[in-house]
Amino acid sequence: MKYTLESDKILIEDTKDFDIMHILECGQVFTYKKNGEYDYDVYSLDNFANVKLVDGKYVISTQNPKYFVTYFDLDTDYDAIKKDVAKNDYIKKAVEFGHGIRILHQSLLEVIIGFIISSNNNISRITKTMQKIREYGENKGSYFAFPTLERLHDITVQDFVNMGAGYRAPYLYKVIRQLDDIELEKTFSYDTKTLKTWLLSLMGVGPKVADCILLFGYYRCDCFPVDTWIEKVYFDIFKTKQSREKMTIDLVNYFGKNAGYAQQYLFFYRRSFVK
DNA sequence: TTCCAGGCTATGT
DNA sequence: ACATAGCATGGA
Repeated sequence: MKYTLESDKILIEDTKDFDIMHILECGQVFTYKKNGEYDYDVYSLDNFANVKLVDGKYVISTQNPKYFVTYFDLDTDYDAIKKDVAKNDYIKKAVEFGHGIRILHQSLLEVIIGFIISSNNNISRITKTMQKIREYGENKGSYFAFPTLERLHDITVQDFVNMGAGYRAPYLYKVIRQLDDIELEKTFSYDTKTLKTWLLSLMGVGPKVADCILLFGYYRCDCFPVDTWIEKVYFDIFKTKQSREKMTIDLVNYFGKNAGYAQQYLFFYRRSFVK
C-alpha cells in the first residue's frame, strides 16, 4: 500500500486497507492502549508508536518508523489477499466489515506470553495483564519495553497471579524457563510442522494457541486458529459440528495459503454480532 | 446464580 | 487415541 516514510512518522492517506481499530481490536494483539476514537498507543518489544487519524489520514508517530512499516505489514498487498479468500458470501461480508485489518508482525516472545494468557480468558483482561508484565521491562522514559527473557525470570508465580493471570500463572513461569533451552531466532527457520510440534511442548500451549503463535509470531499465514468464535463461524458456513482438529483442517483446506487472513476477518466479524 | 471468555493440563478409559 | 473435570477471574 502507499505510505510516506519520514524520520519520525509514517503517513497513510489511502485508508481502504488500514483501519487502526480493526487492526488492534481483531484479537491478534494485546499490547496496545486506546486513547480515544482512532487514537491508539502501540507497544512492540522496545518500540512505541502513536497511531492517530488526522483529517482522514493516519499519522503513525514513532522514533523507529522502519520497524513499524514491517510491524503494520505495509508492503503487503491486501487487495490480492481479499480477492483470494473471498470464497463465499459469508466471508465477503466479513472482509467488507473488517476491511482495514492487517496481520501484524509482532515480536515472538510477546505473542507466546500473550496467547498463553489468552486461553479461556477475555481480551480486556489479557490486555491488562500484558500491560502489567510490560512494567517489568526497561523503562524507556514515557513507556516500558517488553521485558527480555532474562527479566521475565524475575517474575514469580504469585506476581503473575497478582497481575490477573489466574491459573495460567504457573504456565507462564514454566514456559519462561523452557525457552532458555532454545535459541528463539533459530526457530524461524523451522518448517511449520516442526515448529508446531515444538510449540505444543511448551506449558500452556495447546493446538489453538500454537496456531496463534504460528500465525502471529511466525507469520505462517496458512494456519487457522479455531476458538469459540470460529466454532460458530464454522457452523454458519458448513452447518455441522466437528472437533476443533477437524475444523482446523477443513478451514485450511477451504481457504488455502491465505487462511490466516481469512481467519482474522471471520473472527472480527463474528465477534461483532453479540456486542 | 449461572454462563462465558481467542483452552489447556492432568487423569481417566 | 478420545472424553472430561478442574482450573482463576470478572463481567453480563
